[in-house]
Amino acid sequence: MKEKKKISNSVIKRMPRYYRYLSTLKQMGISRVSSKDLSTRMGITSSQVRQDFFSFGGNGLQGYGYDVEFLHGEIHKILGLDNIHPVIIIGAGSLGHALAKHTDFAKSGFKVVGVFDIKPELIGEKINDIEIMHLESLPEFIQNNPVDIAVLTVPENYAVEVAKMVTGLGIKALWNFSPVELNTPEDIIVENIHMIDSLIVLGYNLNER
Amino acid sequence: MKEKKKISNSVIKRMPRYYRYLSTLKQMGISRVSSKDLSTRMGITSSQVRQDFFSFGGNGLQGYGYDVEFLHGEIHKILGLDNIHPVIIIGAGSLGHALAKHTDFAKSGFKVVGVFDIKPELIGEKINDIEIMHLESLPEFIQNNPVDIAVLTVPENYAVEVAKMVTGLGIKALWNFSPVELNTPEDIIVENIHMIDSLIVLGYNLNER
DNA sequence: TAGATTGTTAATCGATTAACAATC
DNA sequence: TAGATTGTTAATCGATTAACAATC
Repeated sequence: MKEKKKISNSVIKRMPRYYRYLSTLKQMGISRVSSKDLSTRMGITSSQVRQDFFSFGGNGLQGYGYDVEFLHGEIHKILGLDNIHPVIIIGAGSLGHALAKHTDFAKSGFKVVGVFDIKPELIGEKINDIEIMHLESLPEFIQNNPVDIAVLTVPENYAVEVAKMVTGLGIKALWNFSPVELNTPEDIIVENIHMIDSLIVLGYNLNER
Repeated sequence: MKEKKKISNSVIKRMPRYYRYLSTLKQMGISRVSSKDLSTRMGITSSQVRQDFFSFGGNGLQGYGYDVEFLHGEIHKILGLDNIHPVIIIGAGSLGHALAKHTDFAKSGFKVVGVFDIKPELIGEKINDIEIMHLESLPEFIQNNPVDIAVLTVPENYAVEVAKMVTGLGIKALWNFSPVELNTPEDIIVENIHMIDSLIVLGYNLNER
């Protein structure tokens, strides 16, 4: 993958949004779109749209715009949405349950293959055909099943410890829902969903209004 | 609130993280901290920490560092964490349930006062003493109860419509969990938790590794 | 005092926006 | 053709980092 020119992180972070909107257009049977159009719907400038697409060769046509189908396909490729990533969820509380039930992730290639917890009363329960297993059986599970991503929906005071455990077992990517900094080694990829942070910023903006 | 000098958005977004870490330090009985210290734990530069604190008067002491208690208090004030924000949740699916059950939000001043859905079988059910009400009763509810923030955990195809409805009822802030752009009027404050976007970026980084 | 560490300015870097020639 | 809209460079803006005098 290294030979590709690097797309900047800020652009990558906008990609899923572009992708979502292009999916809608595709569904509506719309075949072309201008940077102007995209920009107003997404609340950014058309300059930025063009700059973004230019960074990976969006193949626009002067006087015409961009081909929805092509652009959609390009972003699909860039984001690697064809890849299937086996995912485990650690922590089968209500949030863990909600994520396990959420079938939409599978549409983007993220397939939940296991749910783990330590509470005896949860073990054996099934969520969407996936059995909740004891965290102790995780090492064995990983030996028999490839796992790309661990979702951390454990209580905050366990998060660091569990992160250490799963990265120790070879998992390279964490999707962390606990409101803590994981401080993982460099080669571990982490994405945080710090819900409370987002809510606090919302509250701040509301206060400042 | 306008007389205060504006703190940049990027700084504000880092605030909850600072705050969390300072809370930990406080709990551990640590009374001072240097920008160096904070920076290594948070994976940023010490220059940035100083710059950030300088922007709101962190009151550091040369040769000493920052007073944990003071800094904690300042950020608490800036973020307005003393304010109580009444919150309603719209959409009592598994995610709505999970958020309603999550008592930690209350610790930061966000108090869930109502949960709404349209599914008959859910109406009347209680989550943490909060009864699920029919969405039709929302207008009446809002007349009798102040509501600052609406959490949108409705299915994606309802999100825009529901957003329109609640902002029409006077709610000024939306915490949106649906993977759509809401395109709300200027004066409506929106924070998105686009989970799938985050997961896709995680997948991208994993592919690029 | 000497060492540590901030406050604060300046330099750098990167991202966004503007502009317009190219061209469909 | 004339109008639209991109590709692409340049300008601007803002955020991050570096530097170091001030000072505890």
